[in-house]
Formats: sequence, structure tokens, C-alpha cells
Amino acid sequence: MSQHLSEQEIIRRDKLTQLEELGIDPYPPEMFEVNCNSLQILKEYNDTEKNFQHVSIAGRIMSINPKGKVTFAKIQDEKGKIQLYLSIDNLSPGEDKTLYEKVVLHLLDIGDIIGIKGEVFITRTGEITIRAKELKLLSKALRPLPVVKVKDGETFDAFTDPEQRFRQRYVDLVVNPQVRETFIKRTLMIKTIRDFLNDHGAMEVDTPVLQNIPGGAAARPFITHHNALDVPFYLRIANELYLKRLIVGGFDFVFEFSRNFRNEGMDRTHNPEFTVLEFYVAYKDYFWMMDFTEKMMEKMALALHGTTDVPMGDKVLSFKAPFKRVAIHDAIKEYTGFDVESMNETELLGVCKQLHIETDNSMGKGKLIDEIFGAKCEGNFIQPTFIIDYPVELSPLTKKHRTKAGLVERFELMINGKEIANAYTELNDPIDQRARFEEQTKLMERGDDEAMFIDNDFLRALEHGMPPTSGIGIGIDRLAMLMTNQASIQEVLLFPQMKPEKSE
RNA sequence: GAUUUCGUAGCUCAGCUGGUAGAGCAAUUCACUCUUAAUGAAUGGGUCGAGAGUUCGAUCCUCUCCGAAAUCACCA
Repeated sequence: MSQHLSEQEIIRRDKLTQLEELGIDPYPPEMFEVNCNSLQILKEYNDTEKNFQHVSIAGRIMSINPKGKVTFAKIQDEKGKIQLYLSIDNLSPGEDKTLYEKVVLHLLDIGDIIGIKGEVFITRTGEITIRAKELKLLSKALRPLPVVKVKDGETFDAFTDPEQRFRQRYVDLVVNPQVRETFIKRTLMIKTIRDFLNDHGAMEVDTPVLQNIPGGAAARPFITHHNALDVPFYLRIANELYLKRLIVGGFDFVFEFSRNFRNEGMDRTHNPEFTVLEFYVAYKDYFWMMDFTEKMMEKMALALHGTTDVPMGDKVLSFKAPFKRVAIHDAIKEYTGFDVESMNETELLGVCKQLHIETDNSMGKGKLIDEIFGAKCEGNFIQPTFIIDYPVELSPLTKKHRTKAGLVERFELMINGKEIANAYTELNDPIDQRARFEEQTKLMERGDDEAMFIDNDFLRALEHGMPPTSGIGIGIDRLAMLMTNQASIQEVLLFPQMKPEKSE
């Protein structure tokens, strides 16, 4: 396999050889002990106390600025950047000037990872800096890093090409601090949610990714094959039915951050694999779930932003609980003027025609209502809002509404015009559940390729008795987009799905 | 899957009606013991996404392909 090398790569490989000739291992095996980081020094250094006089720090060279017998460089560690003062007097005090004159001036490059021992001081221009007494090369970089310069908050020559940023996320993370911030926030968001659930007595579980029957949602699955058993398996589209089996089994509050896979389009808000938090709580209903969810969201916003007001594009989203609750029929009435509550299928088709909404024969009453809501209402709910009480046809796993005929006890949480969460008072009546699955089979025969499969083992579980339960699924990636003010899902996935690169 | 736009040096970008390419940063060499988008001087670096066609001649025009972005469709 041959590799085309650029001029700069050839030069760096040549430097590698020169280093080896000087007896310097460019990739030394032994550990380098680090006793502080850039942020600690910048925050805690005190010039009168003269603390940090024996620092040992490691990082990647981000700029190097030789000035004859003195060189200034910046290294970046996990917490930020700090300046180094490298002088011939400090690094090569004896006869042998190799370390400074050869290594520092000629063999070190932007991108190299080095370890430094030295003392902290303040330069004439007032910058907290480490005066290096020892320098050790820890890893030589053979490819040039994009050089991004910043002056007075303005960024020059930023590394912005989305294709390169996503394919080479490692470069993106090194060079773009705001990208690091986004992922630190994402992780903190997930931690906050996990802690909140654990604090309320929930149990985190793992359920199968490879499933015989792709259940719990309406979506096209990825299909794979198990060789030893010679059977097809599906990558999960949801974990709902497994978590409910655990509720049957007597775990009363279970949750899982589930990586789901759906074989559908990719765009700004869809990646083929994505993360959904699902949790199920026994002896609760969807009213309880709304209360719990808004409290959790409020806590998460506070943890990430210190306030419940979260900026998103040119808007500010308020995560202050409680959130508004609007019945789906009321929402449709408000934004279209049509009262669809008691309409039959033909009347609904007429409404769709008037509203210029495309329909097809596979659509039943529920689906039509959903289409109207999706086309005319959804985008209007910017502030967190629970849309409640969906048509039964749309919700085969949801318990029928306690008072309203034809509806189910379900809510979706809309934020910034997008669905973020979907929750039910779960259907635990096995007879009704079997009937609902059979309805789905009819829809499938009618041409609805998203209708749900019958899962007989799940029905068997329900027949053993599932306590009244409420459950929810929360789109973690979309929530991360909201909490980090990103318009694209790729910005909150470390390695978003891309078409494969052409092999060389 | 459809439509539109885009792909030029390591990075960010110029490049007129078709005459085989430029800048800044990065790199190389030299000078400089407190610089900070360091500075000054010099130098090198390109299969213009890939392939085919039109043409005396293609980065530029046409077609096909590869990759990306935006919008739409499907979905969360």
C-alpha cells in the first residue's frame, strides 16, 4: 500500500529520523508524570506567593514562535492552552546545546506532544507562562494540523469544512475548542439525567440490541444475520418492549440509554443510529410522567446553563417547570380552525385536501390527524409544551384514555418545533394489546410499512400481569442539540454517520 | 430517493469572456534572549475531487461518477 505524502509530511518523517539519530525516541514507552493542568495554573498561580515552581505538564504544541535563543510556544492540554518559555540557558545550560538548537528550533512541530518540567512566572507582557527546565518529546505528529489563529476573540483561518470536521473529528476536537465544549456539555447533560434518575430510585439496565422482532416503535429496521443460528436479526429500533418485560418482572423503575438504529433518511435531525433514553415507572400514569419530566428538564437546564433560560438560535427557550399542556385536537383547532375531534376518515381526508396535505390510501384516521398536526401545528410549539391525548390508532402501546373515547393517554414533548419526548400511560391490558397489534397487522396489509409487528412473547409477558405503568422515550441527541444551541445532529454526535470515503 | 449549490497548496480562500494557477497562515533557510495573529529577508510546495468528451488548448464548457452542504420526502 503506497501513500502519497505531501511536502510537509515528508519533512516531518525526515525529522523523525533525525530525532532517532540523536538518540531521542519520538514515541517513548514510559509514562510521563503530570502534576497539574493549564487551567489550574492560569486560575491559581499567584506571582507573590510563587506557587507552581515545580510543575510537570504535558500537551500538544499549538504554536511555536522562535526568537533566536528564546522560543515561545503554546501547548494545549485537556483543559486549555498555556504558554511555554523555552530558552537556551534553561534547556541547554551545559556544553551540549543539542536540545535547544536542534530539537526545539528545528525538530519540534505544531501538533507534537511534549512533556515539560519547569516553573511558572509572568512575562513582561503579563502572560502566565511556564519556564521550561526540561522538555521531553512524547509523541511526534507526522501530519500538519490546521493552524487556527485567534486575536481579540476573532478567529482566523478556522477549520470549518464539515466533511473534514466530521470525518476527522480528532482534528476538529484539537483545533476547535467550541466543539470540545459541545461534547463536554452533552456528557454533562447525560450525567445530570442519569443522576436524577438514580436519585429517584431508578435502576439502569441493558437490553438486547439484536432482536428477533423489531418492536416498540414504527420504523424500518436494519437487518442482519446470525450465522450460527442461521436466522435474521434486527438492530433495535426501540427498547420499549424489553423494559416493559422488566416491569412485569418486578423492577419498578428501569431506564436505559438506548442506541437505536433506523434504516431511514439522514439529515440535520436524523442519524441512522441515535440515542434515546427510555424509562418506565410502575404504578404511575402520564400525568405523573409530565410532572417528573418537566422537573428533570428544568434541573438539566440549570445544571448546564445555570438558568432555566436556554438560548437556541435567535430564541430563548424557557425550561422553567411547569410546561404548558395542550390537547392535540385543541392544537389543530387553534392552528387550522378545524375541529377534527369527531370527524370520520372521509371528513379528515377532506380537511387534508383543504390544507394541501398529501395523503395516501394507507392512512387511517389517526395517521391523518398526525399528518395535520405535523404539517400545521408542530412547528409552532417553540417553548416546551406537552401535546396530549393522541388518537388511539396512532398509539398501539398506549392505554385508552380514562374519559375521552377514541383517544389514548399519551403525550409528546415539543420543544423548538420538534418532538423531543414521547410518553404514555402504558397499555397493560393483554387482551386490548393483542387487539391493537391485530389492528397494526391490518394497517400493514393496507400498505403501511411502518406498522408494528406482533410480539407474542411480549403479549405473554403482559398476560402474566404488568402493573399500571408510565413510560417515556426522550431523544437524547435532539435534547443535546437544544442544550448546546446546535442546528445539526452531526454537531452533537462525536462520529456522525457519513458515506464511506473512497479507499486509496 | 429528488432538486439546487459546492469540491483549487497542510488550513482559509481568490482565480474575468477557455490560453496548464495566486494570497494569507502553515512549511524550509537565515537573523533575533520576554514574544503573542511576533517581526524582517529569502525559498519551496498544486494530477484545480475522479474519469470521459468538445477544443489547437480545459480549473473554467458538456456528460458520468465520487464526496459534502442546503431544501424536500420518510422518520425521532
